[in-house]
Amino acid sequence: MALRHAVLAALLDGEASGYDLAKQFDASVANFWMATPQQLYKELERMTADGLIAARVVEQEKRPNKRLHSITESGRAALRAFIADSTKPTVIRDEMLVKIQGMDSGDAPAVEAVLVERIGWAEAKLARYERSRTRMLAGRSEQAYLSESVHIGPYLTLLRGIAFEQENIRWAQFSLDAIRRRRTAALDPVDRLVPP
Amino acid sequence: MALRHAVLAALLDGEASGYDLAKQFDASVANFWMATPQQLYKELERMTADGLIAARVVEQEKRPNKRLHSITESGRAALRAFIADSTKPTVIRDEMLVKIQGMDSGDAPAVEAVLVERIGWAEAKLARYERSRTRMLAGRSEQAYLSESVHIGPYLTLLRGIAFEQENIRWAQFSLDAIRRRRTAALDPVDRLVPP
DNA sequence: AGGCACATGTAAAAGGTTACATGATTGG
DNA sequence: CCAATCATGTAACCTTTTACATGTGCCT
Repeated sequence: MALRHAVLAALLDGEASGYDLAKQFDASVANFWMATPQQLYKELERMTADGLIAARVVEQEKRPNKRLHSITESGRAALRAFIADSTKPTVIRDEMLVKIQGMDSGDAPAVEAVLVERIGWAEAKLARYERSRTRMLAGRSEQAYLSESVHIGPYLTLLRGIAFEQENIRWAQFSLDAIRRRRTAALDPVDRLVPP
Repeated sequence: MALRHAVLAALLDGEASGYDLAKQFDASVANFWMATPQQLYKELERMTADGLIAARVVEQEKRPNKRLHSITESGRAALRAFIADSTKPTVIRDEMLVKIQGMDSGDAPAVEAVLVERIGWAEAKLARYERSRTRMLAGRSEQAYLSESVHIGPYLTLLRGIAFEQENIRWAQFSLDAIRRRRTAALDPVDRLVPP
């Protein structure tokens, strides 16, 4: 039941609709907790029932009405309790690595395509994160930001996301090179013991 | 339904019991796919029913009997199909980062403890991975291993795990320092505009 | 005309966690 | 003597994914 704590942390920034949160928790944006809109709408209802958040309806004319949620004092207390409580280990589930683990020489072309795709995704995510970082720093140095700003949490988690995607790219490039070298080596007449 | 493909990849190494696999998929060992023993026993049954793996019972005297599972030709085909199929994005769920994101100055001591704990886990995991790497290389250079050995998948995924834990340590140490500096700065009389 | 952004949901199915259950052997 | 390792499962519960459902406004 940690999705609710991720939502509470997100609401520290201010009011948000389910739709707003869905964007933040989207797989292509979130770097440490993801959730689908369906999960969020249901969880927001439960959290409202439990008094952790409060909702107000904003009527809009050219758009559907929306419910804006904000954290309550009880919600803040729940978040503090969560932070002090024991932490579960990180869950990583990466289909791509299952493919790498299980690949055979015959799978080389498919695996190369998977790695190229991964590099593309990681680069796109990294670019987004870097833009976000620039916006947060707003001209200040990292040193200055870390000592001056009130909440450094979002900046620190962003740094973790940036490091993760950089490592992704570095590793995928290395693996791609290794696999390609084997493919060309296997075909290269120079490597044959007995020339044809 | 990707657990089954992770199991198939694991069985490329040779026969394994549910218990053997449970050790490999344990949270403290696995670096890209985890599963509890309960999940595995159930999935192994289904996979046997689907003909992806075959089981044989080994009777033991001083231990409970065990069922050793091996991949079938149909299982190999399923794994190849999985590798060629589209890949789902990586799922990361890290409670610790939720805590970092949602922390307030009052949570500093708890957050520091969480970071210290994480560094300890990451170091333990890293040590295990490094030992595993040494064993795999068996004296050869990485270059030599990558061009000579038949299956490089497990080595490449291991490298990803090593990089992940190294990044974990580096980032956690950085964050810990940042948080501690703020704490001491807040208490340090030198920083006061008006000395007491 | 077609697609994306906004905005909210329901329902069924699949997947994952936690608690319970058993019992011998080995090592410190 | 206590803890860990070996070895397998059942059952209840909770979480997550996927498919379905609706409708307006804006931009190209």
